[in-house]
Amino acid sequence: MFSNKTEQYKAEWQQLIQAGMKRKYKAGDVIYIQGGKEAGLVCITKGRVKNCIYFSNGSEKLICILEAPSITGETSIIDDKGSIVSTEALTDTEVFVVSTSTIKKMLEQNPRLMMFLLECNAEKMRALQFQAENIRLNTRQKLARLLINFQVSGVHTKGTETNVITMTHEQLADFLGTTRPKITEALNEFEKEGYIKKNRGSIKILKYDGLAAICR
DNA sequence: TCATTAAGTATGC
DNA sequence: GCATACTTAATGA
Repeated sequence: MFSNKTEQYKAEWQQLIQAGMKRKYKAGDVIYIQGGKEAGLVCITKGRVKNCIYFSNGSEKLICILEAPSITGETSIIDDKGSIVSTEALTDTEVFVVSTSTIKKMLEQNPRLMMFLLECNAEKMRALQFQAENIRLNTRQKLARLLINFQVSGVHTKGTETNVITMTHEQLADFLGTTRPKITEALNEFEKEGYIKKNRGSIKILKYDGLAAICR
């Protein structure tokens, strides 16, 4: 995912880190809040982060999960409006924040850096598109679809195994707009049918075609 | 071994 | 039938 991009755009990635201000966060810390304008470009160098929208009733919609190396906050750089999501550290996290004015000057001088930002943004657009397609499905189908396609649906983890998704039931519930017991129930069914293997905090996918049949 | 957090389950709206 | 709250289990300090 983004790790490929930072590989491809190695020089640009270094440039961003050098221009940024180092900050550290503990798991659960809020890095920036939805609507804020002062965030700048956040370059995640260590750890794992979630982007989400909070509702007044306390529930939340998870938009994506990002794992270092990755960037977030690029949308408000582009249009000068408030950030569209809140970003919160899921693990201990290290970031380099490049201020909006600095990143804008850098972008004017470096088309490759611009492309890097656009590519990251495009990837997130595709993830949102993928999530939008879920709207007509029930929880069981949404979950099956997410498990098969989690890499392109907003869960940008660089896990060594491509068939292991490291998310809790609660995170999956926030992602799909349902509640944790519903996810537990559906996952138990999937496991019983032999499609997945559950572990605390992660899920291993065993039969892709079985899951694919559910959401067809 | 204890504290923290994820997962499982029961109950009440 | 679903969400909340309570219980149990697992993990890491």
